Amino acid sequence: MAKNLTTREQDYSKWYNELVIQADLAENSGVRGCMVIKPYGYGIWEKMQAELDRMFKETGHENAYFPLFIPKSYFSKEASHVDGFAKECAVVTHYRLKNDENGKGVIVDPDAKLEEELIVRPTSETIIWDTYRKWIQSYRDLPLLINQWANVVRWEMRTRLFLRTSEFLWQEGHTAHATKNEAIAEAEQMIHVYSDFVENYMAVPVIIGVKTESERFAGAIETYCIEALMQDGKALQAGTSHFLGQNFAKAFDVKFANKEGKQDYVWATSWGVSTRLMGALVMTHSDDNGLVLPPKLAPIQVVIIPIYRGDEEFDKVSEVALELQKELRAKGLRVKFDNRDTQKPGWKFHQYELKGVPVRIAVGPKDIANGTFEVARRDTLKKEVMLKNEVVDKVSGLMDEIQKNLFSRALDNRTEHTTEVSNYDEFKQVLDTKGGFISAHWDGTLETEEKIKNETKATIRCIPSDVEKEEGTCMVTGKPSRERVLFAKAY
RNA sequence: CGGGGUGUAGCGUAGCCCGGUUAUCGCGCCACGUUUGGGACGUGGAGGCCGCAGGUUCGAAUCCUGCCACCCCGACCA
Repeated sequence: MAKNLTTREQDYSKWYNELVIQADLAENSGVRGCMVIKPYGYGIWEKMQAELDRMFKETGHENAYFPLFIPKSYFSKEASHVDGFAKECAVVTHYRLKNDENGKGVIVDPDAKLEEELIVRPTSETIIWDTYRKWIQSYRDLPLLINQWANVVRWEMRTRLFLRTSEFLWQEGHTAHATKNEAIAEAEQMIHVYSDFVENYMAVPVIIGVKTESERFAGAIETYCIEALMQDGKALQAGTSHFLGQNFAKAFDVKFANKEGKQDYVWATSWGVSTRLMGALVMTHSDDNGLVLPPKLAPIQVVIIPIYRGDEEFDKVSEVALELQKELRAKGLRVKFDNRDTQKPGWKFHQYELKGVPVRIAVGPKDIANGTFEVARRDTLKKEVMLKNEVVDKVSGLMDEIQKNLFSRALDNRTEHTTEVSNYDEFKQVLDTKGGFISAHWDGTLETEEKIKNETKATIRCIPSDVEKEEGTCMVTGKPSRERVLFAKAY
């Protein structure tokens, strides 16, 4: 374990890479662009999964599982979909290896070429809609509300742990509806489920909005998104929910008999969040001492560290610590008593700080004599001595307090780094000096959006949904604008 | 995929230009002892296909070719 973490000030990107590795979340593997998610990192992901899964089920969805492989022909059925993903697909062409005749190792058996190549799914719309054709005949079969937890592969040029990996874990919801309005309502509902989760569990504030045409999902009519702002002033797309219209139903011929007895194509949505959320979590809250985790997602919420000399003291301290652990667990907290004799207290303090455990409690002979505990919170790094009879209530109260503090700290950062500008010069200046979200007027054309992107690298992150519309003139062309949109440099 | 860089013990590194005894140092690891309220110290010890595969040579970590991976900059990124 390296002792020093690069600071955010020195090199934000390096800080992130080092932190993910040092906090034991994940590491690079021998496979290009693919990561190994380590137990601690996976533990956080499991917490995320559990909450999201619960929320999906509460909104009427069921889980299912579809194949990893998609026949190539399925892919070509929806034209814009193939445009969006073709360049980053891994393709299976053979099904057998054999021993190399002139030497060592194995080679691909040229005789084992597949009749039709299989695509490793970059997303599952095609295979799912091909299946839905068989499941849907009548309006009585609708709505069909399915989610799957899966891995997908997108052959990215440049990868970064969690933020962009060739293989990643995610969930993808795929729903089918009888009417357009119902499908739109579903897509909107799910983006709100995402924002609820990201804000209330991850403590990461997000802006809800819709994507511009150029940023839209391949095959979607409308893409709803949540955008978060990282500490370095760059935006991160945290989740998307798509209204797909009848595009996939038409491509895969999924029709149903409506109440009037007429055949109609079904209306679709799809929505997803991925292990990228782990990156958002790390980059939003963590500091130069390491990870900072929101209590609701921390695998360990409270760690108890014993301080002692000799076996006799250890036994006494252990007794008190175990009692405290029991009481805290009775309050529903995830508590670890780290009674390892192989590491010293100071080492443990640093270790759990690096891993972002929200609350640390130290207990030693002095505490036993005084009837106290030393309680340190990770978010503020402040220590407080608490009396034995108050510690359980106070610590469980801290969970809520830390959760709220992390959110408000992140929200303050976003507020500070959100700027309204009135002209293009100001826009460029803010982008260069301050970064963050920039709210500006845009004429709604692809050309202007493209020009801004080429000249500044900033993209339109979204057209925010929950704000009052304000008319104005485009900062670039001076043409009329119906509303402000949100620009930023993005991950 | 283009430009640049890197790959030597679990991690970080010296050596490479200019080939030649047993590959350097620190952290970590193991044993024993002393320690334990913010990353302990001493003594002893283990650990190496020098990224992989070929080639040149009496001899390769070092020179040449190919490949793989990682980092930085670009392009790409629903």
